[in-house]
Amino acid sequence: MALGDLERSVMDLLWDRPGPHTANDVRDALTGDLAVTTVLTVLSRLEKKGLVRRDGGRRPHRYAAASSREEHTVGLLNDVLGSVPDREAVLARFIGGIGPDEAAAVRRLLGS
Amino acid sequence: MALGDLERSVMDLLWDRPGPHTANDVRDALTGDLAVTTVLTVLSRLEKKGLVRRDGGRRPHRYAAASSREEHTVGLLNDVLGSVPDREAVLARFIGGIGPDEAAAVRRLLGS
DNA sequence: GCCGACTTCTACAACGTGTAGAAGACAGCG
DNA sequence: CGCTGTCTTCTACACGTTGTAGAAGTCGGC
Repeated sequence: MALGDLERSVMDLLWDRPGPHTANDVRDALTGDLAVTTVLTVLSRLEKKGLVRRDGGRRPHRYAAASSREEHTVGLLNDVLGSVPDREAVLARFIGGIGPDEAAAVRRLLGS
Repeated sequence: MALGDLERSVMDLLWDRPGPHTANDVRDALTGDLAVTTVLTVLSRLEKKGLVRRDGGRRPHRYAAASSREEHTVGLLNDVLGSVPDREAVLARFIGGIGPDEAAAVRRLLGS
């Protein structure tokens, strides 16, 4: 499920500053002048998508990202790769297109 | 720009059987019973998105994928990776999650 | 010049997203 | 114990994208 612009801004915020935030925190941190209800709607939708977890214990509810930006992004990568019949063919072309430093990094990671 | 289900089916078709196709070809090859105009609308939209090229020379216009499935998918991968501040962190986690055979393939590609 | 095939135009419903008001719930103060 | 202000939920709507296709226009061959 793809994210809209505002949804992405909110996720970026939650990822950049971890730790639970109230809806008001989020609204204040966002550029632009949004209503709190707007932010709450977006947070609810993100929660339904499983990207955000809500602590509804004490009264100003707290929201936090459900998984790290890296985990989420890897999920997206695998979604993309899952849509093709030949993952390796795509990986081949991808690897062929990355810069030398990144290639070195990948080699190091495969490393041992 | 994300593709809908029908758009994806059409692209899969064009990728699986290369060579130009008429709208009727495409409709016949698709499962389900669609109107030709439906297929034409989708092909037009895909053309506007740059995914399909049309040869309007002779009268039954011919349609073909503008780029290979691999190229297109690599583009998607880079879009995803372009949305995060630290590509390498994501690559690290991605590499960490792939199976041994795929790891071997990647190593081979990075090759000696 | 007419007919049938092919294309373009126009349309609309469903869904996702951005945006927010209105109404409801709840805690603390007086 | 009720009021008030804050916080949440409900409801709503506009706009863009996608699936779907009829109606109208165009063009080549007979």
